[in-house]
Amino acid sequence: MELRQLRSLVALEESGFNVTAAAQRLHLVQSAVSQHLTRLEDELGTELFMRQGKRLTGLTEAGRQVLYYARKTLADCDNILAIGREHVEEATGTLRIATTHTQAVYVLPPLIREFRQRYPQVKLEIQQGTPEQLVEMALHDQVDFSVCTEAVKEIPGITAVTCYRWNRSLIAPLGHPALTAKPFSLGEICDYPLITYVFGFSGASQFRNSFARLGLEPDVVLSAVDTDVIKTYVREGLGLGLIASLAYSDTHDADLGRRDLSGLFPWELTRVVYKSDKYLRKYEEVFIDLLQTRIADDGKYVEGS
Amino acid sequence: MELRQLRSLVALEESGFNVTAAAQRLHLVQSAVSQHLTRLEDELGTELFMRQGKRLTGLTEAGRQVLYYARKTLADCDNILAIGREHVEEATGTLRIATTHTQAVYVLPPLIREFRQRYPQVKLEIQQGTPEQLVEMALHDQVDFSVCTEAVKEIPGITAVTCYRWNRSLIAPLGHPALTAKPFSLGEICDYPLITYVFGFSGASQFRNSFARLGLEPDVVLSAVDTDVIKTYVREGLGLGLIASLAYSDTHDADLGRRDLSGLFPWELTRVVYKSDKYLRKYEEVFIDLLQTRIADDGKYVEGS
DNA sequence: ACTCCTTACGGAGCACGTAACTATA
DNA sequence: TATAGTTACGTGCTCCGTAAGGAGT
Repeated sequence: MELRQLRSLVALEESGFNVTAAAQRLHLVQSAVSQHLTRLEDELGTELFMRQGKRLTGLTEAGRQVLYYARKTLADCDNILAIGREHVEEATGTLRIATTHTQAVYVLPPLIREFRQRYPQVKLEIQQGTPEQLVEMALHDQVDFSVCTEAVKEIPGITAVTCYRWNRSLIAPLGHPALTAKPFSLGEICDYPLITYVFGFSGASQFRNSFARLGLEPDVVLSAVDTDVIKTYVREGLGLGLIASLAYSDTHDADLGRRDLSGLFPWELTRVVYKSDKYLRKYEEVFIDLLQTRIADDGKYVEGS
Repeated sequence: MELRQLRSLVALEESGFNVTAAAQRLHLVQSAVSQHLTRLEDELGTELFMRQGKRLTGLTEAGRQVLYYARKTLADCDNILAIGREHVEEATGTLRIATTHTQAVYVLPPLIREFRQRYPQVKLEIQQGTPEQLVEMALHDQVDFSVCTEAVKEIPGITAVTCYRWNRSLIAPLGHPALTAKPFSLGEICDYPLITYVFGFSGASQFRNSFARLGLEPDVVLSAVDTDVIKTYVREGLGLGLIASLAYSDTHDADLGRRDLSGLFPWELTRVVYKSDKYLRKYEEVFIDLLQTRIADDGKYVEGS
């Protein structure tokens, strides 16, 4: 059995069982990939693919099982190559992160500044996606790790390390009564039209639960995936904004008042997730360490020790 | 990077860094293995081996890391081949089990009889070892799984499934007062010289703890790894035997009396352990299922449903 | 007619074995 | 001197690419 054959198998599946496309992905000609696949089938002695005539249409049960282990095998080979790179030049490479818009814009910048000072030779790639996509990207080796705000279920094969916690703030145009009214509780919030994150983003499910537990139903007139959209419509006067505190900027959002609501909602946890069997390069560990040590409860950057 | 190179790396380590021996293990000549290793080093761009002149003496840090992932890679390749075999001929192959003497002699026979009826084409290999060795054998792919009586610590990468529980009995020559005396407790047991398992075997640590918790110190005059040795010396009149109940045979041990002690000691758990990422063939699952369903609390075989 | 996969064939490269050389104990 | 590892070199295999042949849509 050869690694090439496994690579062709994986590429085939990722190309929708189009051998030609798989070959292109691998920078080979079709016939080469075709040979890999038939050789693999021959060697295992069993059909891996469903066929309609000559066309491949999907995997058999055996094929699915083999694919699973083929992915694992190739991932470990990648890990070995990463070890090589790590020991050749510890401080060069590419760091690929996936996260949500809000994290990318409001949390990562100072961390990345510090990281780049320490590792000027490491290139950075920041992908964005929904919380579900973030986990998928980490699982499929499209990124080195993902920074997830939504609580990640325990997924086998995925390691999740908690980095920092955060809570919510209310934002409104300056002078809005909700900014100063006392007492203030979830009940009062429901008196106003609200703008917050769409379901699935930034702990929106915990958010809903907080109200539901008290039998309240918030009047969310608009929801968005990223904080900038929320702010925009708060400025328009469409309603109160409920955002992650860390997404409020003293300088850029001076025209908006902010009221901390940490007492009203449970704390949310931001986690870094990556495949459990992934080899972590030094600079990857350093970046995760920054995520764990540099973010205060209010989302502010804390100078390094 | 090629699988051959990884195989050579693993073989080298398992041969005590003797390239010649590694080559023999792989049915290759030295020079081939030598090339694999240098190629691997070249490709990774870093030294994997400690050297004294030309001789290899050990691994560098990078080498250790690479070895770890090389083992994983090769294990997954083996899994792929196993999937092939499974789908070619579901009912043929080899089942390699490791366990202790007592399990092999007193528990497995009826299971193996039933298993062989169902899978007459599957060859069986039973290895023996100390509880520590059993886990090692499963980890190093020397066996498909191990049947462990000693409580297995949670080891990452190892899956342990509980199969059955067992407890202890006292054995003594017929007519011995300890067989019938009432009341009977750990205290009374300490009045007699005892013969039982050596530390590390068959829950010996729990055994010690049971006494220690009451401030008692049993007078163990002889300890052995397997039950047959214990029985032999009980027959000699050297002392009372404390054995796993499942190791007492009504037919062969009719000259010895038995007294159940389940009330005096905690129940021990017998577990099957195997590498978490191991692909389980159908007949392997069947065997584990037999272990889980066919053994009663007294160690007797329960007819299939 | 077009796309897609397989099979046949040829060349280039490489992996393994033999063997000579070098270094360690 | 015996043992162990590296390097050099030749052979045979195999892997990839070109190209022709079926098979499906």
